Amino acid sequence: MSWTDERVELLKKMWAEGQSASQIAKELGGVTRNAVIGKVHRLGLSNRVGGTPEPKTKAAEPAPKPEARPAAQAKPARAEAKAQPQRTEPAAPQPTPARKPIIPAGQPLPPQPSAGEISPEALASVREIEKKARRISLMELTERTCKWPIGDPATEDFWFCGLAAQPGKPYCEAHVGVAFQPMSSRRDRRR
DNA sequence: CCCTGATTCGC
DNA sequence: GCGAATCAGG
Repeated sequence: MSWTDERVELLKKMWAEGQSASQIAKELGGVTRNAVIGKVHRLGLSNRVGGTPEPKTKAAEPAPKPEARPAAQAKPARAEAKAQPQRTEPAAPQPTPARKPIIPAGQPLPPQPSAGEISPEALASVREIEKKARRISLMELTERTCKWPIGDPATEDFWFCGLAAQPGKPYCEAHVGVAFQPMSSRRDRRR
């Protein structure tokens, strides 16, 4: 496939939205993430808004390439610093230094089990699992990490399970078990 | 191991 | 210009 106008448009759009190269590639189809990254660079929109928060590495370019372009002084200026797109933030009263562009967000997360609704066995197993959870952060979630939330989102005691998720499922095996319980299992154990 | 973007370089 | 291979990092 080639970089038609439309495809480049979508690329720009998604890249601006903060989508990863692989996601963009998947969306476009017919290209790999490498192709996307390559194109992004060629388009000169490599650095995403905000400057270079990442210390990155290799700041120096020891590559001694004294290639003196004799004929015609090409355009040395390329990726000029044009980092001021600045999205018009409606208002950010809250001192939110760390902004989250957009979260891939897959399936909606189920509500945390409000104790008493699920079987004691399941509850017990979840607690067990939570002790083994990788405690990954939001950014570390991928399509194959368990997205089971643990803790209170409003506090620091919040993280995601992060264990290997079942292919096609948003959670690890254990959490899939407690997340998708047939209603038959919530048999009223009233007494 | 999964993933990320960055760079290089033959085509 | 393109993008696979490779690199460097998380």
